[in-house]
Amino acid sequence: MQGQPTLEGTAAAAIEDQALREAIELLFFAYRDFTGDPDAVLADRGLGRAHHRAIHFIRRRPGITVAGLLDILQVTKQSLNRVLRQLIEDGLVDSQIGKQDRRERNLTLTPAGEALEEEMSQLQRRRIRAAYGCAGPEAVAGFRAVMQQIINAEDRDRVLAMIGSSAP
Amino acid sequence: MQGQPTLEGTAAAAIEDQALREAIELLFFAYRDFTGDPDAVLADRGLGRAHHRAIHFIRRRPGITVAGLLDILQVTKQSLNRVLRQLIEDGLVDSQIGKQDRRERNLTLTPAGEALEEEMSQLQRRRIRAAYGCAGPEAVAGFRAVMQQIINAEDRDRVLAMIGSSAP
DNA sequence: GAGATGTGTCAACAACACTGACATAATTCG
DNA sequence: CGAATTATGTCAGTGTTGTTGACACATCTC
Repeated sequence: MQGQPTLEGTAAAAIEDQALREAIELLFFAYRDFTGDPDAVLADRGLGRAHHRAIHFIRRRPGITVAGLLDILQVTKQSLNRVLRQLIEDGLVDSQIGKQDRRERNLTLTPAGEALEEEMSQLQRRRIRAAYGCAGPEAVAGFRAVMQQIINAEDRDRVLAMIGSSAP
Repeated sequence: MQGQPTLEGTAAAAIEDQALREAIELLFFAYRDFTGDPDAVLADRGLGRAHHRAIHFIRRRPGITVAGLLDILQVTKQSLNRVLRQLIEDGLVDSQIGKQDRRERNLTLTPAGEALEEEMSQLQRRRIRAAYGCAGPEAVAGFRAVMQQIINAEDRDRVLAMIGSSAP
């Protein structure tokens, strides 16, 4: 379980380095192929990955505010606003004035938006399902544990909270 | 290891769906934070992520040809060429005419390029090392298994071959 | 010598990010 | 109430990174 601390010299360090660089490449290739899935669907509608990201998180957090989405996506409001405007114009996203705080905008998907989200995420879910099924439940647990640790500590809790429930 | 095929109805499907969407978000957040690390280093030099990717793979496959790099990065040669030109001008990458086939260009990092690669990848390796250490060896094995399965089947062998050795 | 291949380059364009500045409406607070 | 703050939207300009299409050049292969 725990490695012997007898080898801490150059040889062990080189082996560890190789393993760490392997992880870097796994992340690169997995993300490259994973994000490649929905591109065809998006291109047909003149949308890009930025739209997909917005649609995904609006679906997962219906009623999320613009500020909340900004916090997740970590882009500027000008950049997000361009995307949202297009999605609203295309009838995929609905923007409602907040009931408690009328300055806020609560974002939800329209039926058309949900249909598009379903179509796109289906490809990604299929990929994950196949990978999960092939690797087995124990591997999935390990995958989740490592991925969670890769995420910034200050964001980890928020991410996990969002993942585990649909309540705000 | 293998799931019982007794539950294939809506409830089980919904649970599975939730788990798969969780994986989608783990990939999004992990990649977002993982790629955020080197950005500060890059910005100081007027370089971007495209330069980082090129530098990374040239480091891992010294002597790689332009075509080989195109195959990995899956961008157009015009796009890659802009990046390579800049890296060569900045004295970070060396381009040598091939010895067997003089049409090819063998790319390597200069000492300055290696230093920059080291500086950037150190941040990413530190992140992975912490995650690996925190999650434990079994989790790491599971992480690797799932990540490999997420990668496109036709690329998987090539990726694994590259990962395991530095020989062409 | 003819054709295929590997590389480099020019031009035009699009997606998506950025900064900075400003406007508007609504909330909060003194 | 009035002032400051907050949430959102928008305009203008810019930069990185990707695309397509066309062409040039050197080199290899047949």
